[in-house]
Amino acid sequence: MPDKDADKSQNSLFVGTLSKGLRVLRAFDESHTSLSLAELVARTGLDKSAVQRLAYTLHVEGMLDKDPTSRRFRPSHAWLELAYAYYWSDPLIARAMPKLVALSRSIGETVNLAQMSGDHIIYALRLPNQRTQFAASIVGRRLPAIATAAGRVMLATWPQPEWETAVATWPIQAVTPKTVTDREEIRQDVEQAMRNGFTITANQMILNEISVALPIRGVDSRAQAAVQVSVSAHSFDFDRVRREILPALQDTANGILA
Amino acid sequence: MPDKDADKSQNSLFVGTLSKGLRVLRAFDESHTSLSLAELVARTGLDKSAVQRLAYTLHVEGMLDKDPTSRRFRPSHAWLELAYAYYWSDPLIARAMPKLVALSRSIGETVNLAQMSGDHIIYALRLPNQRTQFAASIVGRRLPAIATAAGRVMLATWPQPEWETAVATWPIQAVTPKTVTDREEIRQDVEQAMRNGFTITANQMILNEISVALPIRGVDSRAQAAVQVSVSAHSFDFDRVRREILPALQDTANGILA
DNA sequence: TATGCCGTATCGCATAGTGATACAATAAAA
DNA sequence: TTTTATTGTATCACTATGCGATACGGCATA
Repeated sequence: MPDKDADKSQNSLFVGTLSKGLRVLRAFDESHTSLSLAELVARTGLDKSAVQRLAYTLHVEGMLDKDPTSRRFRPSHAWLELAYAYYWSDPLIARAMPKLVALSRSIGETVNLAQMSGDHIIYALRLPNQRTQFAASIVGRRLPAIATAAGRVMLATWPQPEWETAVATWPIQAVTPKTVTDREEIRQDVEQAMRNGFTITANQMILNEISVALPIRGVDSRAQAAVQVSVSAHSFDFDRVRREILPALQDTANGILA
Repeated sequence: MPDKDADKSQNSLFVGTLSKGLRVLRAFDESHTSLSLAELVARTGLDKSAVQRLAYTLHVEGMLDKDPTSRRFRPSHAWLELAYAYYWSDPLIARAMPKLVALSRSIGETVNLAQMSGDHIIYALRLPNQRTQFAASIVGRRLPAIATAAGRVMLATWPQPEWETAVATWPIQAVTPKTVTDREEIRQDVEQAMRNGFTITANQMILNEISVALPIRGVDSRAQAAVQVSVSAHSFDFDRVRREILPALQDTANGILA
């Protein structure tokens, strides 16, 4: 029996053609919003004829739109339909939604639901306010977990050996000049989140933004999700966040318990 | 040369294996949130071995999660990542987002951005309030275009022969006992939307909900998107909607012009 | 306990998908 | 404007990938 994990393409269950098709889909991202055939070839590393066939099939199947004039491809509405199916499949989303909406309305700030996704977090629900940047308003964004308040409070609920390994090994990405990249400092923040049950960060993903997060624990006490609020550092400091945002956030997180 | 349009599977560019993989993905929807191998076989019509290979590949590629105990499959976070790429690819989203957020905050009601998608509309952005049902809070939902306020106001900006054909032939789905299914009545509503520049409906998709929508026209005056607000029929009637919601909605739509 | 169903694993086979290639169309450079 | 380069489209011979059939173990149901 072939080694299932050594090289997935050596496993006889693996369907290479489907894998290549997914590679074409994944060529599109925030910096590649529409792509020509040649660009798809470059970005996927596949042969030109293969890309022609795969892109044609994705287009016929409604996964890609093709501009008749420029002949460039771009994501279709079908990508939003997949998000729709995802939302129904994750019971936490339906439980969290009304509570996040209520919180967002009551405090007037940006509210997010983040989930652990490998060594990153992904934003599953985003309730922006008028200050929120576009990139921070849309679902599906992934950020390195240990660089974010949400990631750190989830890790803080894991067994210590696990979160310490995560802090020591997971990727760090400096997004602002003030992003903390010292792993010891991150470790201390996670440790403090263990004690406090929440964490507050500033300037990590967006300059002049303060972020406060609480974990949403599962039945085993281990969190795979967190609620998180962003506020402007021009209007808040850590003390004001603790007084004015944290109580409502704690009530919200408690009401969503997994 | 094969006839490109007669039967896509007879076209030599068409990749059947990729198409089958997409069929597996599409087996998941709001009523099928997790699926066993056998259920995937039933829902896709594919052979059991094929489904085993396709599902395995989608899992290895991170598109499906597989519960190790129940061995059921469900959508993964990758589906949200696709939505993220879609949002960047559609310039209207970035333009509309801050204006819809502002409108939502100022009137306190549910605000949506809908787009035409074949003979349906699809909700690309949704800013729910505390009353909003879950199904009306999440992106990616598709509804028959002519049954919705948003669909009708978009059609109202199309050349008359085109929208009349749409009204005569596109599918109708009765979602509530009060959903209008008479095509003549729908035609009159679209005609009125041509004159007024907006439409108001009640009880069509949700009982006791009033919906008001305005088109977002492109440079050719033809709308492929609309902004739409939902309010409770317990708190509003048509006159109150015209007085209190419509002016702000008109300002918002004007500020998003494509 | 027996039977049925489901998930997993394997195999021989044939066709589906491949990469190479040619050519038309378009873009870019001279 | 002309020439050259690049891109997109179309076709073909070939082979390896993916197929359906089948067997078997595990689990659920009767």
